[in-house]
Parts: sequence; structure tokens; C-alpha cells
Amino acid sequence: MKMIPDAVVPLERCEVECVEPEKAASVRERLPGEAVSQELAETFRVLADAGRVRLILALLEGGELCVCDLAAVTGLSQTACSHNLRLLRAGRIVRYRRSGRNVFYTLDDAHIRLLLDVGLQHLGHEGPRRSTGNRND
Amino acid sequence: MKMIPDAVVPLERCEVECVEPEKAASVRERLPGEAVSQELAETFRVLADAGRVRLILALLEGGELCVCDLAAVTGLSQTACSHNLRLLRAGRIVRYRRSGRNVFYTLDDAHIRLLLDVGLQHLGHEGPRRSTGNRND
DNA sequence: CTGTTATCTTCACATCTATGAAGATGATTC
DNA sequence: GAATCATCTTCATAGATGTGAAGATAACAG
Repeated sequence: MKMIPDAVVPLERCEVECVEPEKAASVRERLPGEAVSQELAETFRVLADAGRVRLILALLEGGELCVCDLAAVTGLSQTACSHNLRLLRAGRIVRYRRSGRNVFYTLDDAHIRLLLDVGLQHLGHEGPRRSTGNRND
Repeated sequence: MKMIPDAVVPLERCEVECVEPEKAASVRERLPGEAVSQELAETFRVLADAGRVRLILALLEGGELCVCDLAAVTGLSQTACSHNLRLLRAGRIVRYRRSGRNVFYTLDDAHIRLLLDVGLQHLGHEGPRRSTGNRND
């Protein structure tokens, strides 16, 4: 026996929490602003390409390399290197220095090694195990 | 899309190093295989979206939240949450648990907090400053 | 069983991304 | 000055990505 004729139920619930409103509100308050998430995502997006990862790994190993050497090391074309290095520059991950006709790149940020190592740990590849002999930290 | 992972790639392309052939060869030998770079990039790609970053931050703060609460906290639609949570699941970043009609998500990996913190440090936002009090690792 | 709620999946599409080709820029040598 | 080399930029385009709409699934209430 029901006569409730599908009375329009107020949709004040679609926008609110379902299960734990208090907790949700508390968490939402503590979350950083949209801009921070956006910036973080953009940082990770720069690292979200195998070619750029190889460029970074090459610079981690080699310290300083010019574009054509980076191309040879990573297997990327020179053009692809240039494109990708530009993104890395924009993300303040690499720094460059002209020397005659060549442009030499180095890593600009000490955090990058840590980021890659933690990423490798996440994958189970045992990140912090690279003892190249010339750098240890 | 691209080339096969660390198979036997007949890479006799432009091996014409320009400036420091010895160094380049040495660095190339020490680089991990293509597959590792690819996996690393894919891991970072999962983090390369503001919505997913917000989901992770929410779980870092809240510990365990159901989908609708996550939607309310992050500001994403429920559908977008579901899509993004699937990617996070595929990347083994979150774990889920059914409880009645709800599905509760938690972070599945201790490295994620560190990744985000290092990313924030890179941005100059001072990452490791969150003491929620209920979790210590 | 039927209906409702929470979540997931499939499809579709607008947007974004990666990269080669071709030309521009900057540095060096003649 | 011209020629050459290393690198960068612009443009074009195939392919990847994010997300809403709509339907499917699962769990519960009655």
C-alpha cells in the first residue's frame, strides 16, 4: 500500500556526503587548494613519459651531457630530445648551459633522484641501489 | 605505439655521438632497460592528474573513505571518481574493500606519501608538514 | 520477488600529447 | 660575408587521455 506518487524528492543529497559527512567535511577542510593539486599533477606529468625518464636517468648517471650525446644515450631522436628537454626545462628539472655550438644539460633539482628512486621502490625494482661509483647520497 | 621493451632491439640508428663518445657509451651501458623507464613513466602518469592527486591527498588525510565521500571531498563527480580510482587501483596505489553497498578505498602503498611530499618540495610548497595524528609511518 | 542505492563499465567524443618534417636561430670556421 | 653544425621552434597529425551519459551489477530493504 503506497500512495506516494513519486513526489519529487529534493536532490539536496546528490551534492552532499553519503556515509561519513563529518569525516568528509574534516578531510575536505584539510585538503590543499585546487592549485596545489594541479601543480603537483603537472610536475608528475613531466615525468610521465619514458623518453623523459630516460633523459633524467642519463643525466643522473652522466652529470652533464649535450643534446646529441643525450640522443645517443637514450635512443631518442635529436628532435624528440629537444622537445622533451624543453618540457623538463619548463618543469625546472634541468638546467642548460651553452658552450659553443653545444648545449649541455644538467639536473636542476636534487629531488628528482629521490622521486625516481621512490618510484622504483613502488615498482619493486629496488630503487636506491645505484652505486655508479662517482656519486653517492 | 612505440617499440618493444627490452627485447633485442637492433638499434643501429644514429649512434653518432658528438661530443663525448666514451662518456656517452658508458652512461648508456649503465642505464636501465627500456622497460624500466616505461614502467616508471606509467607510475608517474597515474599521478599526473589533479583529480587523482586530490583523491590520494584525501586518502592520506582520511585514511579510508567510500566513493561518494571521496567525490564530496575532492569535488569530482562520482563517475570521475570511479574512473580515476580504477586507474589508481591498476597502479596498485589504492586498495578497496566492499562493505554493504559502499566501497571503501585506502592507500595501498607507503611510497605514495613520500612521492607527493617530494613533489611538493620540488614545487617549494614544503611537503612534509602533515601531522594528522592517526597515522605514523 | 521488486525497487532503491552505490558503484562500476562501456561507449562516445572533445581535448591533450608526442613526435617527425621543415625552417629558424645561434655559434664557429673559413 | 658564406657555409656548416648543433639546437630550437613551428606546424601537422596520429594516438592517448579524461569524463559524461547510459546501462549493468551488486547489495540491501521491504
